[in-house]
Amino acid sequence: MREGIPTCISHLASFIFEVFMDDFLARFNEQEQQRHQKTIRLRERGVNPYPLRATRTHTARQTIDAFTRGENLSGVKLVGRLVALRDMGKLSFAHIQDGSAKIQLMFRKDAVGADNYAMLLKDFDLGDFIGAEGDVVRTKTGEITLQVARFELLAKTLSPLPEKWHGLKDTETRYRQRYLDLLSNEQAREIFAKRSKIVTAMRKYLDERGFVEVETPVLQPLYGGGAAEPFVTHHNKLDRDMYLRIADELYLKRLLVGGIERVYEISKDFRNEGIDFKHNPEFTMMECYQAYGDYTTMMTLVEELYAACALAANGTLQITYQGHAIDLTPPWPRATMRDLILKMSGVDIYADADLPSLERRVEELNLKIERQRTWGKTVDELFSAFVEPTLIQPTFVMDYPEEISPFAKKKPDTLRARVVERFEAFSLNMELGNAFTELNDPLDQYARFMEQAELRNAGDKEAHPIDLDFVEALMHGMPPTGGLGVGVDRMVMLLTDQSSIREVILFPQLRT
RNA sequence: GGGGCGGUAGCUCAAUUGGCAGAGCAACAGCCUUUUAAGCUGUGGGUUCAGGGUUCGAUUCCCUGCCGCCUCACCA
Repeated sequence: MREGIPTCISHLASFIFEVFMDDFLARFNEQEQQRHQKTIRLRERGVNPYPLRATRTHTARQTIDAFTRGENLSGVKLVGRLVALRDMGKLSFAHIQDGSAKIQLMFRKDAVGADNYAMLLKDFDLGDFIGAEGDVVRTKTGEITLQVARFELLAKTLSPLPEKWHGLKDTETRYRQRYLDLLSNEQAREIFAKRSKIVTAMRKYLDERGFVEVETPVLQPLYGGGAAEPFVTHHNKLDRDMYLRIADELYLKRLLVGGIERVYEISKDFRNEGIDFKHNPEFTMMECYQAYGDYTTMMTLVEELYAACALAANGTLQITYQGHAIDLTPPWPRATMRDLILKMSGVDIYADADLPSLERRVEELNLKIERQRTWGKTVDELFSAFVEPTLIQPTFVMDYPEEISPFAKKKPDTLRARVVERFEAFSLNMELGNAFTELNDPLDQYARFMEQAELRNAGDKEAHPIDLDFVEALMHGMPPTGGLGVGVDRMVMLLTDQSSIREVILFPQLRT
């Protein structure tokens, strides 16, 4: 009697399971129903549609390379996804795709046995993972082919895959079900393979120059290091709001105070802003800092870094981006923001070094730009409107307004203009990098925070919050330092010729 | 947030002025021992994004919503 209770419960459980399962199966489309029936048939004849293990002796690529070298290949075991099957009657050709390449298989009815041959044609589907063993031969048309002696199912696929010829085009499905994009579109696989090579090359470049890779907090009590709105989250036990980082800067510079002379981090930053073809709410940033360097040190570093990554991805420094030929060969041209703005708009920002006179000048010249709150933002607006679109080849733009650069050191000899040692590199309206001669004067840093606080009070949501903990770190002494930030996604876009950031992020943010 | 374009079979795409919702691939049943998007014969498959409206009749016209793309604005 006591034993009856668990039995009863287990019957109930299996009953509930079947109800849910029936409901689930009922939602299958025609082809999924058919494939499910095949799975049942396979089980009935003793074939496990999802065996625990697979063995292989060669990848497709290794097989093709070895055969091409003239090796005699027998007893080769290949695995992969069945992507094409051409039934000729007593003979069938198939292609399987593994992680390395596509390779043809030949199934002969007399070689594999009538029953097995019938099972292949009746119960195997495109998309299934299979394993096959046999000798490698060349067919009449010259294609390197595995002549199959034995084969097995490695994993049954229930849903049909996108069409072989056109692939998957629907952008929404491509992003939401990236696996379908990857398995049906060669180009998608190439982009992410290149992305991996680029990041590897970046690490190699930095590691070889003595930079130490570190990890700093993503979850922060106070965000900072850039001008952006953060994501806010909440820690329940501490009962306090926390922020997802918008930049790594302030933590990395604390490490310079701690004596790490060269440091970098490649990591996700999060910004609570609009989503478009060049902005994803989470994106990958590389930041690095070099003690006893300055922004000119970082210019050399960034152009070499791009060169190293371009070579790793494409084997060349001559790239094409959206129809424009770009030459990444160092050194890149350098120009001050002042000279570029003067040339393109006729405004000398050093002569009109405060907001009222700059606005008067803009009005005199009848320049159409949005009104800004500060001199620095107006300068930036002039730059964006008149200079940035003209920069096709990679160009260093040097010496930015202090008001939009709260962590960069002041530049001497700029007349009355408040300018700092900062550069951004631009090409085709893309920012390739952003670097400063880092501010290490704690009192100046405090003053900058106060200035940001005023902007904040005036309603600028992106003004930087005060970080006294960081000021305290600077009070303990930070060496003169050059610092650099590079948007990794943007770099990958440039080096893979993609116009949308969503093409270089595996799972980009879409509306939920 | 503004403007424009789009959402049709598992996938890629058609559908005339508002008049039976189609093709190729995939699937299913066959034929075929050297194919390469194999070929041939036959068959099945639709909440036309969702909801409402106009109409004898809506994939088509109108409204609302959802989603995507482009663009402008915002934004490193």
